[in-house]
Amino acid sequence: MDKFKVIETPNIEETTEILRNGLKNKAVLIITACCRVAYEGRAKSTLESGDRVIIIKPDGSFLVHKGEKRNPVNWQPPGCKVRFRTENELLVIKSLRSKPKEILEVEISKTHVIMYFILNDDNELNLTGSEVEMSNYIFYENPEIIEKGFQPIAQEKPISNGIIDILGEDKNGNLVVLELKRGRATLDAVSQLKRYTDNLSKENKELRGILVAPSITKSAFKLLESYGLEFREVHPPRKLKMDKIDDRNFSFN
Amino acid sequence: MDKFKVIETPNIEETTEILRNGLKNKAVLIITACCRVAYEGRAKSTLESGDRVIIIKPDGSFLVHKGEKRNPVNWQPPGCKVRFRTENELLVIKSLRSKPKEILEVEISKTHVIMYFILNDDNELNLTGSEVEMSNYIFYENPEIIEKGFQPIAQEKPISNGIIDILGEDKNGNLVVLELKRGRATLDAVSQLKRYTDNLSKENKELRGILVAPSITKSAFKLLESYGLEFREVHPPRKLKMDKIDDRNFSFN
DNA sequence: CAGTCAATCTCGCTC
DNA sequence: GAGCGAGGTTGACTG
Repeated sequence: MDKFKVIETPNIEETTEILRNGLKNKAVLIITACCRVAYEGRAKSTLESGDRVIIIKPDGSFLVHKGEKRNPVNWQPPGCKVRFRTENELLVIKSLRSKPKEILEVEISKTHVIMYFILNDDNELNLTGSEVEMSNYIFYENPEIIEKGFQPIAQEKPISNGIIDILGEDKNGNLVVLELKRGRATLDAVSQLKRYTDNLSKENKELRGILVAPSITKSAFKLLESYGLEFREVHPPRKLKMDKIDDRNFSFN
Repeated sequence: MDKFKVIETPNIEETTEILRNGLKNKAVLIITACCRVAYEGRAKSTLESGDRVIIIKPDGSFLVHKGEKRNPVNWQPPGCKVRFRTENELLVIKSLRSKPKEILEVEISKTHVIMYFILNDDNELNLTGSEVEMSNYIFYENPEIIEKGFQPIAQEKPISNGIIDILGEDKNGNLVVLELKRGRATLDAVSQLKRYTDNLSKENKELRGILVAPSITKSAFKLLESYGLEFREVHPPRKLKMDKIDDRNFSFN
């Protein structure tokens, strides 16, 4: 089995052969074609004829990309099943999802290029600057970045209303709820914090809520103040050292 | 200029030639290659060597896909600029974003296939079953699906706290705030509605808030009740007629 | 499974 | 450009 195979302007037999082999051998299939697309499931959509890029991954992910935007115009998430058939000179590819029941149908009138590609990829993304890193930093490394005397008690603490990012005590022994955001905090974040403090304030009279983020929108800050809640500016940490691309362990296949 | 061009196992000159021509002619570029990826911007990430599918769209969108998942492992949104250079036998492609300042760098050690493809696509997605359709249906066509005597006043009404989906009056002349969700309503939706009713209740003593959705989670419903708010089951309408999907063989193992 | 929430969310719209 | 909220959100994680 070749690592990849490409056919330009294939006929319908060549196309189905690549499709079959690609699916069987857990390859990524890439098709550039003129097609129509129909979707029905949680919502419903049609997309009339045009050139698009179609990608079918071995995990069942199915993408239909237009020539713009980051997101696919239609898609199916991992776990879906692929079926295809030919109808005269049309190739119809379906992707089926069971729960929720969803179907994506791509009707290809002209295939420009079809290829499969067997990926060899052992490495996973290493990302820093997320909210969970921010949370760990505050909880384990530097609680007093919140304020002098702040002592964390619990992280990701479930209450009936949701999950509190960090629960702690201030230097006076008052309960403090922290809601963290890795980016600029919005009205949503304020509502979220209010939901948690409302819940806990039934049993704790002296309760503080602090929204912890690198910045906050003006209206969110006003709402926060009107609720008697606080804001603390904290930036998500960057644990990854990456001043330059490191080319050790560089492997050629 | 050809509509598309494909080269298998290109050398570095052929690769850069395709890249240059593809970018110049507003084609979609598709590269299957062994590469390393580094990102820095709002967050920071590295991804060590492995086979991936790289897509560069003429609007500046940049995708790096692994062989799994619906979403790219690394990406750049529309509007970014592409730069590339060769370094010994390496091809380094960068995608630059100015605000926020972000950079994505892909270092290709082995290109399996590179192609460009000039898309001819005049059609846009036609989607039904969204929240805005639900809103229009309630506002213009059938307000009494909420309850007998409900009269809508405003749609997408901005207040200091956010934007109310639908504002109306019940048969007794009480102000009613509707918050719509096209899918199952969660705690977030309840908080959102509460935020709006809190705001308006300063001036209106008789104020009702109704969460309108096809369903609601148990805890969201409890929270809703504790706030004295209401739930009304409404499903998003489907305006699109689409008999085109053929769901023969819509079977799952 | 359902629920909850983050995301380099993206995307569209409004001010 | 900032802010706000929807999305066929997806994805990860927990009970």
